[in-house]
Amino acid sequence: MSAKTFYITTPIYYVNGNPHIGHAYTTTAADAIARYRRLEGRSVFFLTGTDEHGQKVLEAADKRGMTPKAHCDDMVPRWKSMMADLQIEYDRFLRTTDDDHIAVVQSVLSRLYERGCMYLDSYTGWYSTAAERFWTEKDLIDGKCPDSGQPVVEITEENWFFKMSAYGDQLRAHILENPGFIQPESRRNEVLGFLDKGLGDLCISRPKSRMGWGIEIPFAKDYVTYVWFDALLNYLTGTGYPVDGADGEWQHTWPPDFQLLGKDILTTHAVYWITMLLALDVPLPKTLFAHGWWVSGDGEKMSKSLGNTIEVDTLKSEYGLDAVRYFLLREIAFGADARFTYEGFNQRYNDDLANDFGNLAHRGLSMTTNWLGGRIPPLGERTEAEEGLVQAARDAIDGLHTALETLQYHKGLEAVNALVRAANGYIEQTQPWALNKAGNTARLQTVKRHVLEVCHVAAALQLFVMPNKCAELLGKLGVDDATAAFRAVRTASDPLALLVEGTPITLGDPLFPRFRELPASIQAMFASEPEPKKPAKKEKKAKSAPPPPAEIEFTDFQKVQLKVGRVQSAEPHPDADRLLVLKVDVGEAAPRQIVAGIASKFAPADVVGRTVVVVANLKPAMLRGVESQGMLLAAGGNAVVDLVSVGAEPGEVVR
RNA sequence: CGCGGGGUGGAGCAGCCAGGUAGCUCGUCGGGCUCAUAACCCGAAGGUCGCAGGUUCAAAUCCUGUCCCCGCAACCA
Repeated sequence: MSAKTFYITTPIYYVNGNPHIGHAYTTTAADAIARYRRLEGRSVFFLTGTDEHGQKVLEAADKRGMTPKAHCDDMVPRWKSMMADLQIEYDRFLRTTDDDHIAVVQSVLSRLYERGCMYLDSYTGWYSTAAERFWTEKDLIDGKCPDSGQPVVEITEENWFFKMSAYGDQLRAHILENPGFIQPESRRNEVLGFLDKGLGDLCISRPKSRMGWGIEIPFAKDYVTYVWFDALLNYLTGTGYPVDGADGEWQHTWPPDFQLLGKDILTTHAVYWITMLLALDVPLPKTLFAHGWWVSGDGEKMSKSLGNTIEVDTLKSEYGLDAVRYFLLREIAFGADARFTYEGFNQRYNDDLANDFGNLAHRGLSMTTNWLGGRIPPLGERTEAEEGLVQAARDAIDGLHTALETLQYHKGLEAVNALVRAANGYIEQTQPWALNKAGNTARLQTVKRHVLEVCHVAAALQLFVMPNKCAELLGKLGVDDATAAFRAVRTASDPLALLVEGTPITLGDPLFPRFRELPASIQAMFASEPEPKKPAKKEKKAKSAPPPPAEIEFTDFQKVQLKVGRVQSAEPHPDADRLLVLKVDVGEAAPRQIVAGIASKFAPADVVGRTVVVVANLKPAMLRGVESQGMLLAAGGNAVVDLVSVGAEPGEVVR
């Protein structure tokens, strides 16, 4: 049978912001496996793209004073250039504003409508434009949107619903019968848990009157379709899925072998998307793989406001793209979260690439050049040492292959590195320098040949991650066709007998120059931070300072009325762990009731009697049901460190 | 009892589902080598596998309880 095209997808990326490390990571992972399958000779279809409809895109466009489409047209090149920078070789970059996609979405909507999967229902709820969703009464905090804190409005409107609930049992059965369907396993359990709570129907329409930026629903022209319903179908559009859904060419590609997702969009894919496919009666993807995130060195989530983002461009310009790709896939257990530090990056680079792989290549090439005339030497007779090395090579080839079956990049690369280590050990064991001195040329040739063969194998195997450096190394070994080299390595019964005797080799510079310390440009990123010691291993990751807030006028500051107060009493908030309810004497007739988020640091008894500084003219607010008539000044960013105390009497003005 | 993840030598992890001498990478210490990018190789030290019970011939692994940490959610006015 003719092999089905290997089909892998990334999520399509929402264009309300710029690309960041998370996008780079997912896309690189997809690219790597796509390259691996191509190297194997499989036909591959790798789909990525952008998700361009919906409220948030509309808002982002409004903010820039552009039409949504113009905004998207402006954003797309940024994503494409991010991918170009990472040497992502996708087969299609799909935009949800592409004509063929719109046609597919509309045809799917119509078909599901005709099949009776859609119904109209009236719905009343509290709508938050900021969060672009409805909330129930009890969701609301203080009468406002719990997500954004923005006001909500009560809206009654008719909307179209997809009968998602009808497919809950079928979905659950499929997940139970196919253990590998959702990976990693913890995510699978999460989805099963979600299904246990019962599956509702999915609202798939938005009235144009409220939000018009989307794909029009063919049977309800006053509506556009919900952005997720639109976006998920891109995976189908990408295959060339015809509007009538008829059998055809697209089925050579469909279903996806892997769909990569971030763990944040697990439900939309594992539930919405899969039930949509069930309703359409289209075969399901083989595997949904939810990967983890990079988090900063101190365990905090990456975000721009925290100033702890990973600067891919900087890493790339210092270490080279291949090293960045290698790190992304090697350092993290695919599926889990991992911490990122620049020190960690530097160490991984030095250990694996400079000291092990790069150094092995250099010492092999160097000795061959200096002692054997710079040509691939004959294989000669093998001893136990060479047989052991051959076995190590086979283990690496198999280990990589097996690991990649389940996208365990880190294990696969580790398997290759084990071979590199084995070869370094082999050199110690055979002592080619001694052979050279003793004039034992035959044995020396055999040893060097095997070292170079290992370099050949390691380079070929890692082409899918480090296409440039590995091709460069192969070139130094006199091998021009990298793809052919990979296939030879993959299929040879003897993977250490593939180089061509007599071929000239090139020494050149080391592949991965070692960094004794962090590059200056990276150190400079932390220059604002006092550095008590060298940026050695364990130092708490320094955060680059967040951008300073905009300057304010003195008159702005004058608006803030600060007063000295004394805490008269304090008790835990009845309904909140982290809040204390204080009575504070600020020299007024009655003490102020102030709710403060300091319970994580202070017990009520700790603060009674303390002098504090109070923002006296802050508008009162309800905090978890208790009114707060002011605010205490405290030191500390995310976590409270201490309260501000002064030696003055209550009621004294602070300025 | 909001949901979820986790506590294994100095650091980061594997092992747990299918109980049977605690493994890997880095770091540390000692040694070796000198071809190589002050790289490489060998060896050693270092762990009551959070704690307490239970099951078992045998528990990091299974069961119960408990403490702690981290995400998410929420409650930093």
